[in-house]
Amino acid sequence: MAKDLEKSLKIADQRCIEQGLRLTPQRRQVMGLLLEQEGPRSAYDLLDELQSRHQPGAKPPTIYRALDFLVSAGLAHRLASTNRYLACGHLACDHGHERTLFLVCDQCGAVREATMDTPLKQALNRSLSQEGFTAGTQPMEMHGRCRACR
Amino acid sequence: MAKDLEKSLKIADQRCIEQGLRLTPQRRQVMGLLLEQEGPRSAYDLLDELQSRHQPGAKPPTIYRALDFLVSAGLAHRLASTNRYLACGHLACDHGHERTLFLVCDQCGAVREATMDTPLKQALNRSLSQEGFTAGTQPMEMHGRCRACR
DNA sequence: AGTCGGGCGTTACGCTGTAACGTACGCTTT
DNA sequence: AAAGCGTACGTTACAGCGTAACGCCCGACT
Ligand SMILES: [Zn+2]
Ligand SMILES: [Zn+2]
Ligand SMILES: [Zn+2]
Ligand SMILES: [Zn+2]
Repeated sequence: MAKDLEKSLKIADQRCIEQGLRLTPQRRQVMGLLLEQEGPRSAYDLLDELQSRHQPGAKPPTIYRALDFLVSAGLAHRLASTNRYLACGHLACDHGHERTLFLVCDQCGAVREATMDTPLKQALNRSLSQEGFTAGTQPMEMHGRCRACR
Repeated sequence: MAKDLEKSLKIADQRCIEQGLRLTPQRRQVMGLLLEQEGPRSAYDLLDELQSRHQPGAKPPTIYRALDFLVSAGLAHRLASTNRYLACGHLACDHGHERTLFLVCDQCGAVREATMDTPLKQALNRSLSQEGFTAGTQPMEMHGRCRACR
């Protein structure tokens, strides 16, 4: 598992280089914390972790800056409906996030980062263009029960 | 316009009666405030309105209780991604909200309460059942640019 | 009369996020 | 080398969002 962590961090390094961004030690620490988590975490949870593990004096802006960076770099995501953060579930496979759908289980908290298939994308695009609405980059979120919790 | 407000409030009364719920004067005042707004509002904005117009001594729990009631009664909605509330855009037409999609313009803030058409619902249902995910009642939200803002 | 539950007032608090300032450091330009 | 510049980061203070918990009132039911 620690092996996977290292590998994921290496990929994160690479992604930043490709985009001309700097994965500083602090940002890398936070990315590491996100990768260790089983589910999405609040910024303040992560701040506690960061304080106890790496930076005792860290304050809210510290964690928010790191998280904002990771999200904008595409390495992590923010769940707007629950104010939680999580590492991207598709770090290795290089597809984009134009039409990502987060399936959030309200019972166990698990999040599945699903990719819309072509028919779904087409149906959605048709509906949106009918409404004259241009979708942004912010992924959609759907709440419900996951397979394990039904 | 005040005529529309009265009419909408009458419908709200009726909806509550049908469901065995009580639209108390306080709740009705908040529903009125929501109906007057042009776009979604924060709970604290509405609290300010309520204080200046009806209840000078109102405190946060007052507005949150009213909003929670209105949302659970299906008369209003909460946008989870922006922490905003708005009156249901389909008070008059009696369709349910099983597959509602909120289109939120990030530029002007307008929200369109769209109803998914059959092909979209089908494509979505198929994707969800493939994932073994059972959707809850919380509507989806998509961010982007509305027709006017493109 | 007594009981019970819903609606509401009130206090206090916790969680989420940011503005605004200053400092340090690396890079470029002169 | 000196000056200027931009990015990252430390720090303080604050704004915005939401709720737990308690108690009171009042109407309905027995
Ligand atoms: Zn992702
Ligand atoms: Zn689950
Ligand atoms: Zn509605
Ligand atoms: Zn717009």
